[in-house]
Amino acid sequence: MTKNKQEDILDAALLLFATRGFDGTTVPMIAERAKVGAGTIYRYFENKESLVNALFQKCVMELSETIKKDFPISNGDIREQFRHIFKRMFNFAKKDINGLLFVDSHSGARYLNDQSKKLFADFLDFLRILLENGKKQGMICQLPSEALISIVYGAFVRLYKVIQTGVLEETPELLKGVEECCWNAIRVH
Amino acid sequence: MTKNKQEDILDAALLLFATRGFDGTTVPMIAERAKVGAGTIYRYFENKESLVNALFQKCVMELSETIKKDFPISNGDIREQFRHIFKRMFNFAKKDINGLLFVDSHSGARYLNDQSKKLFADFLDFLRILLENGKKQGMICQLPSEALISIVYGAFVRLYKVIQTGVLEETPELLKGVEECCWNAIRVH
Amino acid sequence: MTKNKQEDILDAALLLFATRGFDGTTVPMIAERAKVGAGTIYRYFENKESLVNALFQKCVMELSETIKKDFPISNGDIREQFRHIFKRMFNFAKKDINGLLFVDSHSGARYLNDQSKKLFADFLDFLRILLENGKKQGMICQLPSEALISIVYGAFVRLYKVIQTGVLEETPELLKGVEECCWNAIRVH
Amino acid sequence: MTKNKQEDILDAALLLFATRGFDGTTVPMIAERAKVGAGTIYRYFENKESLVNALFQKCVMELSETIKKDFPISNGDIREQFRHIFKRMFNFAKKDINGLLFVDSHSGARYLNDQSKKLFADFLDFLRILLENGKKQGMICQLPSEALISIVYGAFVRLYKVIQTGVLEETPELLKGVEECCWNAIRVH
DNA sequence: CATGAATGAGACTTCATTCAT
DNA sequence: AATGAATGAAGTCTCATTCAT
Repeated sequence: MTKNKQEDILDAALLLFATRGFDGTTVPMIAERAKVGAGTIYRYFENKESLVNALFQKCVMELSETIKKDFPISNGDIREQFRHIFKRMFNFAKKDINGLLFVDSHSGARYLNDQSKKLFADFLDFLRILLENGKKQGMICQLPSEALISIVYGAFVRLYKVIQTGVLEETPELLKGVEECCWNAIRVH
Repeated sequence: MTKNKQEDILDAALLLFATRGFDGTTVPMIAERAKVGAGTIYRYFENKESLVNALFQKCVMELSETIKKDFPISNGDIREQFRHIFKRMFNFAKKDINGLLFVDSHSGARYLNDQSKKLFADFLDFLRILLENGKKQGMICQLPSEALISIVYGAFVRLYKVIQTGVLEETPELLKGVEECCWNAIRVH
Repeated sequence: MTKNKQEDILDAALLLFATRGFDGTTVPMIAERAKVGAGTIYRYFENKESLVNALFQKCVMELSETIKKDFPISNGDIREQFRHIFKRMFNFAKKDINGLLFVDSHSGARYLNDQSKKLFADFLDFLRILLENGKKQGMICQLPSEALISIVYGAFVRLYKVIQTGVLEETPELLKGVEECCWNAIRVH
Repeated sequence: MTKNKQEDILDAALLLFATRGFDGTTVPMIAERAKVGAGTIYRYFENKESLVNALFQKCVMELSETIKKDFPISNGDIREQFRHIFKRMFNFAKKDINGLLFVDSHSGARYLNDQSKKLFADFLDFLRILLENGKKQGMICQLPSEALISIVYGAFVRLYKVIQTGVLEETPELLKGVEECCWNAIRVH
């Protein structure tokens, strides 16, 4: 027996939404993978949209917490902060690659509710503030923070999409190299 | 009157697939936007999958041609080649933002046929060969080319996703800055 | 605390069946209103059809008993008998309006079993015999008893449907007037 | 081939709603009886509720027109008017017994929209005004018109319910007798 | 006994696809 | 060649019923 059905449903939905997308995933598919009856899903979630929103919020919160835990905010060394974020992102991706890809591919979706959108916006805000700080310190290049986030976040997610396909192997060297590349992308030269 | 119905259908499908995804787009939606009868779509495409594949191939070819046209291959100056690619990508994105986003969001989809996959792989190969060259010249950092492509391509597409939402404005300064960032990401320091 | 669960279930079902009909009422609805678990209903009734039949029979028997109690059968004065029936019907309607409406709206339903049908037919038979008697006495007009019953019963039930909606107020004068109308409808002139 | 599909659907729905009720009738049932695909119903009606409302309005309008056509309004002879109404009601019942029973059994239903309710209320209003007139003339007994309508309409509909079951045969004598009974019910004595 | 979580059959509805016009 | 009415398979969701607790 597994922990509980709600978790099973969320796990199954995560894998399917990440790989097939929301519209490409049917409720019976989720039920089958979660090993529950189709009707059971509706005991835990009002409808399919509720489910995707609950899942999205869960993933964003986990991602956010993963990064914020023990965040080196005090000293304000931007390089160290960047390294921290990347390390945690790697951890998150290793532990929950589907969570990462799901959040990425669904972050602008039309069926997300306001709460979901807000939660994701807050997450981006956290990153933005860091970058603003770094720009003030003269460490980060003077482009709009949204652009800088796009560059780093986009690069990171795409890398894991490729890793996921098996074309690329995730090794410590690779990750270290990528971290450096991304840092080089946004730092002042 | 517009050019011809096949074009109208492809245009309508492109916009819808780019914004709602393949599974979130219905054939009647496409027909309505293309201002043709639903049945007409089946005179030009065998089915919905045929349509998405035709469209994908069209977009990838246009993207590929956009980049390859007048490509500075002779001298082999990697920096100039990189600048060329970026410039053309910017042009492509400006002219056909939906084409860019569609290709990106559908490039690993389960309903793409072998030809579609091959065409996209060829496009990536072209980029890979350039990077391999650059690495040999000692200009590009020694990471797997797949990783480097992910970084640059991922950064680029994500930037345009954000521009598309209106959060960020596309200005010459921004584009120039981003180009530099991406170059800094992958060059040897 | 209420009397007992079976009663609670029957009460809840009566209200719901009377207002929403059998097919428009779900078992969970009944359970919620009866303040019991949905499963509990199945300890007292084999299934939803059993429940509606039990309830129908209960209501018909109560209606029948209400009328038959102290029925002035001996003297055979048809006018007095008619007055008796109407008075008791008024009482029944006042005490259990839902019982009246439920029986009326479900009396020909496809899910009633033979026992339910028989019980209701017996009730109508009782009325028919009275009318036959009255016709022999030359007091009641010479139409088929089924027609006469339809007229009086139909008029009566419809009146209470309207009262139920609040359009009409139930006053002694109204009831007396209606009784007279119904008597005038079927008596010989 | 039959006239057209929308008519076929309405006809099938009428029979089924009249005999099984709205909640006891499934859309596939209607489709089968109308000899159309289930999806076809949704080309003509937005959903099941739209269908029942369209049908209700159609039936009420037909009933209303049947009565109002050539209505002897000028002379104001209430007895003649009453006879006219009954005659037309008989005609309507003969031509479209299901229409009559459907309207009756669904006239207070929770899924009727405002337009449906209004149309039915207007129909009752027409009858009410006639009775008010008759009361002023001293021909009709002094009870609330709503009560008088209930008596006559209730009697009438119930009669046809019984005729429908086959227990009673519809003969000119019966109808004439019933008309007289109903008139006696509400006239001044 | 009583419960309510769990289920799957079946409800309503959508949509890719066909075909007569 | 073009259409859009028609279809039925399949999607989302509900609910009568069961059963472990």
